[in-house]
Amino acid sequence: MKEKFYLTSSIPYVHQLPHLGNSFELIGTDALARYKRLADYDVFFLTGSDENSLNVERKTRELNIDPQTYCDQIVTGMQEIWRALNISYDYFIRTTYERHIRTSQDFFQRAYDNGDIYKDFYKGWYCVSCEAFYIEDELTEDKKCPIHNSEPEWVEEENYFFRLSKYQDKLLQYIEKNPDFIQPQIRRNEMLSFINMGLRDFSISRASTKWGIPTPLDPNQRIYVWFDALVNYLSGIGYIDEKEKFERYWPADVHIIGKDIARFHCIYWPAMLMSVGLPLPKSVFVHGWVHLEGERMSKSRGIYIDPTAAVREYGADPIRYFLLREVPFGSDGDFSWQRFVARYNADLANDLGNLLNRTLSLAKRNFDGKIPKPAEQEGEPDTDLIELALSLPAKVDDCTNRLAFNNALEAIFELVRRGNKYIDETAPWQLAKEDNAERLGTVLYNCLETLRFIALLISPFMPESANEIRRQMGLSDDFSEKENLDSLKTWGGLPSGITLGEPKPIFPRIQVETGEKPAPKKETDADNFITMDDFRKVDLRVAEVLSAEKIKGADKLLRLQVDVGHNEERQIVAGIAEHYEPDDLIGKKIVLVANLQPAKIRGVDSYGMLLAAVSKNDIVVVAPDKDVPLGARVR
RNA sequence: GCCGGUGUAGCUCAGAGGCAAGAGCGCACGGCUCAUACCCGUGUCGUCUAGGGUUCGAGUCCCUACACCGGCACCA
Repeated sequence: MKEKFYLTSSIPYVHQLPHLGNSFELIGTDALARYKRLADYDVFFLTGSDENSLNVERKTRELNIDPQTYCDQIVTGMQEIWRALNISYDYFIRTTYERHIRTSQDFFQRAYDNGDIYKDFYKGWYCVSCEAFYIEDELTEDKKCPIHNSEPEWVEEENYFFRLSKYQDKLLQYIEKNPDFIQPQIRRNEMLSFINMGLRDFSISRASTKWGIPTPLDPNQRIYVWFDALVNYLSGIGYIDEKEKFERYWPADVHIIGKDIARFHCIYWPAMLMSVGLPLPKSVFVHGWVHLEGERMSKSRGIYIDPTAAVREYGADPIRYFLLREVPFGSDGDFSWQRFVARYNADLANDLGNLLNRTLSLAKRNFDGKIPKPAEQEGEPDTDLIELALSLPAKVDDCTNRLAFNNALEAIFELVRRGNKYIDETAPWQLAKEDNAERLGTVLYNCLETLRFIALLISPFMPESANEIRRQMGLSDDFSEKENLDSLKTWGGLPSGITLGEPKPIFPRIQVETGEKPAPKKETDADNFITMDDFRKVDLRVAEVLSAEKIKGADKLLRLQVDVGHNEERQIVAGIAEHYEPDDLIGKKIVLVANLQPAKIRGVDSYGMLLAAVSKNDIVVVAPDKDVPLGARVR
């Protein structure tokens, strides 16, 4: 029976759709999951959504929509993003699923039965954004949340508390005895010092909300969102309703999380598990942030990359490759479009793409479009290449198991470069001229076999490209089942005689004009901000329509004569003919952009434009609310 | 303020005491022409942040300083 491997990403809040920074976690987790499948593990990759937050209740009350409907929408969007990025999770757990609710309640009950949950009267400051309580001392001078600088709320209610303090020593011992439990080291140190400062019991229920999971002891109390969120790692593998599956997969081999939630996963969660008597996850891996051009990604500030847009522009694999190759998974990294293009062109287009392309074109031309049969290997170029290829899987295995994806990819691309060098050394085009078919066959076979190695090894990181390489080589693209890492133990696994596919550049070079930004067009808020000065540049004036007529040969255009006051008349062209009859406009007061650069539209001069509200299927001319003198400034 | 990390070629980074300091990108020159103006080769550039110390020998260990980053605390 296969060895199991259970890995999880965190489950993002449903507050907003993930940006590319958030996606880093799923991309890394996915790479590990795919690698483990390739290594013939029985993998279970869990992700999901965290929905029981107080914020959901607030937000949906404001928007006047049903919380569940709201969550459904966000979750759908989230799953679309994961699909675009090719995230191969095995199950998506939502914390509003019944199985999760029951699991959380069961968990709560067990902890209670073990004496680790007690009721106490709670008075304190609560920050909704943090979902956390603060003691007086922790607030800022003017009584604001130290993180969000927002007004916390005074909450006074009876809550259930979890005896975290009881586990302080046990936790400390555990982390000390298991040096790899928290990775990387820096996070481990942080957690240790946090524990050493002393752990306090924490409140795990709320009385003030109707959204969320009722505690089993008192239905008026809802389980604190963090307490139930962590339980997803159990409910997602059937703790309550698929015992066998749960037994098989628990404990998790690794929880992959962001550094902002390290404390919950490295301290609270292990203590909770100790309380109910379940084994602890084997490790928690804390990854860093991906910044954008040096700035922290933030949707609210408009500094982010929309994963879907990025994928649409460049494909999922180049994005995945860049992040995994450029950013050590445990550290913070930076996404820069300039460096993205540099990496893409150098590694993917020039090295890998071109290696495939030139190999195929040589092979196709010379061997009737089929994979040639190799003869004896000859001399250094051959043995050198083969040795490197055969040594690669172990290196990749080591790096990937340590989640050092950047090093794994670096090693793989050494082979890519070696492949290109091999072609130059052996000069197959010369061999063709010399009619040395035997040697030529061997050389090209070696190139193709190298590509088979590469395709298999990059498949966890760039699944689509791996498939495409194999398709072009005439191999089945569905190889993960039949062909795994074992097929890289010896040279020559590639069968001869297969008809090669059509060579086509898999990574077309990205041409960047000087000064042009390669970033995909995005509609961020930041892009929409203009300064007051920007706005003042626009000269808006009230004008009156004197005459209007359709422009011949144009469905949408009207020619208008307008009176802009101060004895000035102008001709403008407006694209509203589909929604207004010319006669209806005459005498109407409108708002005119008076200093717009003149233009010739359908041969008609236009000296300004009128303002109109544009919706999906209507255009409505903007008019002053009351009568004003012509030429009045609008601002 | 406390704890931790980082500081190596123009850029991104590898180098956990020992042959004359490396890779990729960039740049220059040369080669090739199968290929996505690509590939291959050669070369270019470093007071390894600064100062002190340990050692036969230090990017590599210790101390101090500076800069940047992170965690925690505190002040506002």
